[in-house]
Amino acid sequence: MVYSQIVDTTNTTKAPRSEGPRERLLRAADELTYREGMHVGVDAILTAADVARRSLYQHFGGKDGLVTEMLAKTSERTEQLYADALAAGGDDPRERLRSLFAVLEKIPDAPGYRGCPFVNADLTLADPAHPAHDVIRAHKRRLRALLEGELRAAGHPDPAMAGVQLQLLIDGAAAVAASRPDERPAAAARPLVELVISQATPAG
Amino acid sequence: MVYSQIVDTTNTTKAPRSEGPRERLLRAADELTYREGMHVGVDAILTAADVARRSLYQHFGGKDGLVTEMLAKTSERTEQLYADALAAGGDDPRERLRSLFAVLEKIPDAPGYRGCPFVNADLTLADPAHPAHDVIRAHKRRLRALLEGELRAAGHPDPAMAGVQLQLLIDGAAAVAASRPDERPAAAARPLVELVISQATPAG
DNA sequence: CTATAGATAGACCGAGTGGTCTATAGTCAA
DNA sequence: TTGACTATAGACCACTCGGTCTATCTATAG
Repeated sequence: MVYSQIVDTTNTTKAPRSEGPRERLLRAADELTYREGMHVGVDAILTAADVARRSLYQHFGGKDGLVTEMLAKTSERTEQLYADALAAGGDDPRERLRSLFAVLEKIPDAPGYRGCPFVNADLTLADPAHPAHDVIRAHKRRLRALLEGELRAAGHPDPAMAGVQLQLLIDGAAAVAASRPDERPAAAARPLVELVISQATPAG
Repeated sequence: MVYSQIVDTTNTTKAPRSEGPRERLLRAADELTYREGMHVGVDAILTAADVARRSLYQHFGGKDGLVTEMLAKTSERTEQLYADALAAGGDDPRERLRSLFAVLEKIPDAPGYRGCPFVNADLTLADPAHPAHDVIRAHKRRLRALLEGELRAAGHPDPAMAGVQLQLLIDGAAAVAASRPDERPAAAARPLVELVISQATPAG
């Protein structure tokens, strides 16, 4: 039984025809899978992308290929965002991390926020052999390595564990923010993040 | 496309016939929805429960009713587990919390661990009006209230925020443990948990 | 011009979905 | 025994899903 109408084809913003079918499909898959979940139908994606059914299978081989490649693209964009945020913090690794988390803190406040798209996809895709799982795991590992690198540069005594701690705070805050945003988990996470960062005493 | 065979009706353990159909359905739904995800078919649940189709609709009105009631039961069991773990810690609220987290830490090590069943269900059930969402949110709020109560009793300066912090560490560790257990997030979370607890200075 | 490749439109398919229905068997109280 | 209730077995239905297929259109290269 469906309790609410999820797909509203009326208000669906069609991708500009200037892009090719491939780009339009990736964009539509990104929007729809995040908003409605990974179980949106192929038809809904095709309608939103304003693309012929055949083009999807020509370019991506199927729905799984499309969402996997879409997640890979999202991964690239996300990591670029992180790199930029770190760079904005200057040279001190602790300041770079603070700059990163200042950016991360704002993300859940965006309208339509539904949690980390990678965690959501990972938990939603029931089949453990779905190729997207590898993409997701690789992305999370790169993010952890990024954090670990900064912590090591900052002189943290246990950068590997601290990297997991920061990762865990990010994913935990995202999960809580998605279902109970009124608890303001990002604000609650801040002091813990600061603690982990400040444990990295420079040249200690 | 299915990359791996998920449902293995051969090895499915049938519930003992001593219980009534209602209990068998709840038990089968619990096992299957956690192992295979919330999208297991009604047929698979019926087969595992060894129950007639009609009994499901007689007792629960449909699949949604079944999984909602199953989550409510799981919520009860979980909260009882937490209450027992707290009680095992004695009278000092900080020791009670340490006792609780000692129990929580071991959970991801269990074979077949797939993350928090409530978070998973929350993310998997695409329809935001599904009745299970209310059950899940209520469960998480009770858990947070439980943590907050202990923190308040321990004299924590900001028990509300600290409660969110502990909740966030739990959910974050569960999410990471589900997809990258080798990172041992529970162990990484421990020092942060201890920090939050130790901030509650008795009668400070 | 034609030839080729890419895109569109949409019918179509098999499989699987949740849910309804009829018929039958067992169980326990009056 | 009868009657009411519950459970079982399984056919059946409308619908949705991802995916394939044919036919047509369009744009660009030669």
